Amino acid sequence: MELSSKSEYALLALLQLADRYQDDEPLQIRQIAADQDIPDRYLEQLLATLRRGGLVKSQRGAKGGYLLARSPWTISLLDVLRCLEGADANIANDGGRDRPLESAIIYEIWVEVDQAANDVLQRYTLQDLKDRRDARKQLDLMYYI
Amino acid sequence: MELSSKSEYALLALLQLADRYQDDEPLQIRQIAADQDIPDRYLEQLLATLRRGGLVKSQRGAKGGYLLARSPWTISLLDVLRCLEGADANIANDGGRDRPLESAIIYEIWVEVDQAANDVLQRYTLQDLKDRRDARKQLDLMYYI
DNA sequence: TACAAAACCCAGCGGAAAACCGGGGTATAC
DNA sequence: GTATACCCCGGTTTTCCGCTGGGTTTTGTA
Repeated sequence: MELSSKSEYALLALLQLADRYQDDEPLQIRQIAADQDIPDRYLEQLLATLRRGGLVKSQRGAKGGYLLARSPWTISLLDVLRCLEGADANIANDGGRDRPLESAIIYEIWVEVDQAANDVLQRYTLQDLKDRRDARKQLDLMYYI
Repeated sequence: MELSSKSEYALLALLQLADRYQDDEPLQIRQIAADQDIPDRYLEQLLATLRRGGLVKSQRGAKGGYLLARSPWTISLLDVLRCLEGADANIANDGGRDRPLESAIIYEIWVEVDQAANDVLQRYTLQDLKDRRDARKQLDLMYYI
């Protein structure tokens, strides 16, 4: 499983949005892009996709920006990936029919493979990422002292 | 996890080679390419890679061709994929160092994800594919009657 | 009401990787 | 010694990913 820039960018952005989930002041694309070092026009597209996917909501106009649409506990990494990577239409429109038997077998295995991958991705939420990061941050601090 | 044409072609070819593993008559590229409907010059490259990876051995000259280098029970799908997909140098040369903390966390999750995927791939051997296909073939036959 | 700040939408471009030839060389069975 | 196959290596095509630009619409604020 490849970690695309797209996915990484989106996760970084969502993580930052998760950080200020309680106070609902929106966060601007520019701001996130600058903080996370992501090309802003590209990030714009990603956030648009996430919005259409219902993971994020936006406020237009001055003082606008983006907010997480639901709580960080309810957004799994699988949700994010599915939203980004083309709603995995690959599996949807091609259920593995009309293949020679050998290919069908191989295809089945692959279904099993990314089932396994998805299981892992489903276990982690944005909150989990946040917690893990904060724990790590504390640890690094302790070593520093 | 994406199933590339490369991987599928290779697995189809190996499966066919596995079919005649006991009688060690080599099988020609042309033959395999025709049977499995694979571009032959491309398949040639793949078989060369598999040979360098020790999964397959070749016999040059007239009446030459390819044979499986070891028994179908000892070749896992992971072996095949690792051989093809560039010896996963991606993880090798970049151990995840020097990332901002957030990226490092995400990276860790991804390691876990493709660990899960690899576990599945390691569980299946060429023989497993063969068995599964044969079983399916029998089943289809029964329904037909 | 004007203006500025933001999201929105769409379209395209550039480079890299994947998929796919082609040509000439080399070993080997007959 | 010749036909048959693999071998090597480079080039081409096609596809996709990351990224950029131009112009529109919405909204807060002076």
